[in-house]
Amino acid sequence: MHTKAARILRLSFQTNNERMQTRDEKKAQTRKSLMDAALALTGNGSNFSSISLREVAKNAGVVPTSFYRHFTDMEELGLNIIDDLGLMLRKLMRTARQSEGFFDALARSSVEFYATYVCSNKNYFFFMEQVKTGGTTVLRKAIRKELKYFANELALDVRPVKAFAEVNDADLDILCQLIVDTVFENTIDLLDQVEENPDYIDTYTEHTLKKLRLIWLGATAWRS
Amino acid sequence: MHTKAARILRLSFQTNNERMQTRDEKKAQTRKSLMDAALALTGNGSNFSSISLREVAKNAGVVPTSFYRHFTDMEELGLNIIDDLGLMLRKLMRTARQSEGFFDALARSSVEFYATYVCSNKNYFFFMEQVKTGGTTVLRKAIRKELKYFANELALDVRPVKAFAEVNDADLDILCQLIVDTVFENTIDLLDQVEENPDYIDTYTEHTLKKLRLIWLGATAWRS
DNA sequence: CCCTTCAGTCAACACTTGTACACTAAAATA
DNA sequence: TATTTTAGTGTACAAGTGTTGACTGAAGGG
Repeated sequence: MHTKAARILRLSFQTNNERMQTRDEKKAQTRKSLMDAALALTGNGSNFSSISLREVAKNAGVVPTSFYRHFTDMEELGLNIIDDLGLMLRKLMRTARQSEGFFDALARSSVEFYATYVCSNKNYFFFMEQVKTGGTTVLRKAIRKELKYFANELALDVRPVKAFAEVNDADLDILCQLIVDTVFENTIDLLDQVEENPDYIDTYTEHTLKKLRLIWLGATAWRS
Repeated sequence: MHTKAARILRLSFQTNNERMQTRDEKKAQTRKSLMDAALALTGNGSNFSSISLREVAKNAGVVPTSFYRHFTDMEELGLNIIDDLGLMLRKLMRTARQSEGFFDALARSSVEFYATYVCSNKNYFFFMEQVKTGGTTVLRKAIRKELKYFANELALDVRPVKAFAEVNDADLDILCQLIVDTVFENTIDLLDQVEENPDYIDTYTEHTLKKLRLIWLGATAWRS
């Protein structure tokens, strides 16, 4: 039962089994466990910069020293989470663009979609809000790079709009930065308040929508 | 030399001396040392939620157990810092109002003033930005209460403006919240970047000014 | 003047922390 | 099949953590 054929047979059996995994798969899975553990802890009230390697390892169901097989540092783990976050945001962005571009942001359904998205990925957004102002210099910069990317894409989409013919490129960048900031700014509010009062999602939607429309209104009247 | 007269004499001598202090004064001084130490640490790259009671005590030049004579907790210390911060912000607000109300915010000199103020109170603003999204629930709420107060005062000042006759009270509140958020939002950017590039203060001023004017423009066109 | 009060000290405790090192067992490779 | 590679384990240690309790000495009050 130790021939090559036997091994292949065993593998094909394990496919149906709950636990079939190549070495790399298993490793990737543990790695994800570690990142999820860190996210869960931050989402649970702890600050990322104050949670310990050991805590993360324990929550991932792994011995502390195993941590080093995946990350050298808590900071490196943080950077990897930010990478994932970036992927998430890009996906979110793509979805938003699909229908009719970013202008949908001015539609209630879009902001509602964003709010729902945030609430169903709470840990990631908690992490993001936290690290954006409270992480290491390195982490802070990484987060802001992502947000800047977001703003840049928005600018690309918005540039051809007739209403903004009078707005030069530099000003358009600032405008888009303002929009992105406004959306993300009160996300922590949403996360905090929605825990005790689920209806807050509507309040958030309403308020954010008004702010965006206000900015939009100002932008259409703007002359560079 | 132990008569009452002698004591009074000694006191009067010590008045000229560097170290004359009643018991309460001395206590208040140590208390301030502790708070300053915490602020210095947060301003120096550490996150408030990850600095230890012992670190703070050491930096204040005091033994760890002394900490408890002043605060029960790091969180209580944090709350006291927030109180101070609140005082600072109110003073800042009063100065801003002195000249001609909040509308000066639309003048370059005002934003410049704010930026300078932030830079000369870096530790406080670092603390604030950090705790606003990363502190305990209690601390977060305390900070946001201060910001809300700020926004409310702004609304009071702005209400009588003719251009906003068409904006109802609820919308005006949201508008003011947007303005306050916009000013504070990029403060961490300013703090970070100004360290390596002192000229960034101008960039910040320029950008913030544009955002405020854009919002203003939108507000004047707004119909509730 | 003595006596109380109390901010700050000192020593000690039970933990938690990050990290080094040698180990194991199973997967990958040849 | 025999050999190498390696994710995860277990043990250990020095350093740092929050908090305790008993102590000290000087300021303040009667």
